[in-house]
Amino acid sequence: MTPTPVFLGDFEQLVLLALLQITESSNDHAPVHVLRDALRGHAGRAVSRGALYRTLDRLEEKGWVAWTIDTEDVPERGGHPRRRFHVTPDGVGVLRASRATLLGLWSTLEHVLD
Amino acid sequence: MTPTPVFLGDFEQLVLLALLQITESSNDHAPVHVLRDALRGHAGRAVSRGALYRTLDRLEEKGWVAWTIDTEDVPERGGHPRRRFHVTPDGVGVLRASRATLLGLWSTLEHVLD
DNA sequence: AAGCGACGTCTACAATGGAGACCTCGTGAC
DNA sequence: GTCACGAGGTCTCCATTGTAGACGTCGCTT
Repeated sequence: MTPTPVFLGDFEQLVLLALLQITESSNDHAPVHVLRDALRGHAGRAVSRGALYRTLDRLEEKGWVAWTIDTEDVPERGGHPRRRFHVTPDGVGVLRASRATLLGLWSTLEHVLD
Repeated sequence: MTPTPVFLGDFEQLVLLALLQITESSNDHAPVHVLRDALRGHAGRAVSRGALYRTLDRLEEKGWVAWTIDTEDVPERGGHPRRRFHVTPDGVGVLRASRATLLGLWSTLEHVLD
C-alpha cells in the first residue's frame, strides 16, 4: 500500500551514493568540492557547483543529507563558512530501498544484462 | 573517457526494465496495460496511463523502445490499434551501462547497504 | 440506437537536472 | 594599505523528466 512512495531521481541517487562512499571511507563529513571531484571521477559525471548545491539543498529538504560547519583549519572565506555534508539515516534508507528494487528487477534478467 | 555518458531518469529505467522482463518471460512484445500492471506490482509504482504513454514516447524518441501493431485476436478499439512495445538493442545497452555504474558505486558500500 | 469501455492522444503542470552569473571577504602581492 | 584573486556559497533561469487527467474514437454489447 506504499503510502506516497518516495522516489529518487537518478542524479540524486548518484550524489547520495558518492557522498556516502566518501564519508564512509574517510570517516568524516565531506566538503562540496571533494564530492564534486568524486562525482567526476567515479561516476563520470561532471557537474557545475551550482547544480550540485541545488541538488544537495533538495536532498536536505527531504531529510536525506545534512551538514555541519567546517570549523577546522580552513579560514572562513567570502562570508560563508565551509559546509561539510553527510548522508542521514533516512538517506541510507532510501538508497537501500532503491537498491533492493533494482536488484529485484535485475534478478530475472541476468542472462540479458550479463 | 566516456564520451557524453548517457543517463536514464529513474522512471525511464523502471519502465525499460519492467518491459524487458515481460518480453523476455513471455517471449512476446507487451501491450501497455500489461506493462502498467507489472510496474504496479514489481516496482510498486502506480502510474496513470497518460504518464506511461508519455514516457514510452520519450523512450521511443531516444530509440530505446519500439512497438508494433497488435494484429492478433484483439479487435481494434476506438480507431486505435493496440500497440505492443519492446526494448531495442540500444535500450538494452543503456540498461546494461546503468547497471554497471550502480553496481560499481555500490560495491564499496555493501556493509552499509546490506 | 445507445452507451460502455478499450485504446491512444493531448495539454498542463510539478519536480528534477543543470549552467552560470554573482556577492562576499580572507589572503597574498606589491 | 589596497588591490586582485580565489574559495566559499547564493540566486536565477532554462531544459528535461515525471504525472495526472480530460478527450476523441469507435467496436461491442444489450
